[in-house]
Amino acid sequence: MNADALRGHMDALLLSVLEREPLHGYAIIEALRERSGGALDVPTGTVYPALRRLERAGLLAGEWASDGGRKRRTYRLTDAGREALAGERSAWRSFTTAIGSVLDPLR
Amino acid sequence: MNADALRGHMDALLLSVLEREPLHGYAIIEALRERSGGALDVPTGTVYPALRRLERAGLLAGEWASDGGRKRRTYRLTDAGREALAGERSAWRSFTTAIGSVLDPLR
DNA sequence: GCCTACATATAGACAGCCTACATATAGACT
DNA sequence: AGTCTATATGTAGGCTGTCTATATGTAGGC
Repeated sequence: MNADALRGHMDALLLSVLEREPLHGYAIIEALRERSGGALDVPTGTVYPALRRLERAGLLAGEWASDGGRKRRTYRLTDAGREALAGERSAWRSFTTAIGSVLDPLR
Repeated sequence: MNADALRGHMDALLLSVLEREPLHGYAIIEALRERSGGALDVPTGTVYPALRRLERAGLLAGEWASDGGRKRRTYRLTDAGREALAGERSAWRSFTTAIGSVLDPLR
């Protein structure tokens, strides 16, 4: 998976994977890998800053938790995040339609 | 259309629009707009450098022509460009499948 | 003369994804 | 006890390809 291709779609992926249940960063990376059948293997250096960015934007809310000695920061969708996700889904459909119409023109 | 979303897909768009016939930059921009039903309106500051980049990479061949006093640089796909287009199409399918499987689960 | 469409091009800003590194705990195996 | 792997978070700095803004010039309509 080319790195640049992911650009601008990371937010949608993160919001989407958090739609059903709150997860911490490491679990999000695994969820993305599983849901995509191994196609998406997003590095930590991408995910953690992105989560912070989405939290700053008010789309996610993060909270520290402890599992034994391990510290985890668990993120959940805010109401604004849920709205943003709907927008991202809509944008994704427009995007694929537009690119698809150029790449696979109707003969 | 968000600017970042296009990242990494510009090459595929340009190669694809040049698949049937050689075109010059301005005509490429119009072709993208038409084929996408108006969704893609790519600025000149994106297209011209991108065409040069693809030419440098050997995927396109450019040639100056004149229509009256107007100068045009017409680009055509090279053999390498045609191969690259096939790869871009394949990558596009993988990409949409991967993202789609995360964004629209249960299906 | 002025405006719009046609046509190409560059400089510089910006954003966000990446690599590489840094830190730390838990459990399995040797 | 030491090592390895998996778990878990995070930052610094680099890269690269988009964009905005600007520059230049022709052609044709009003």
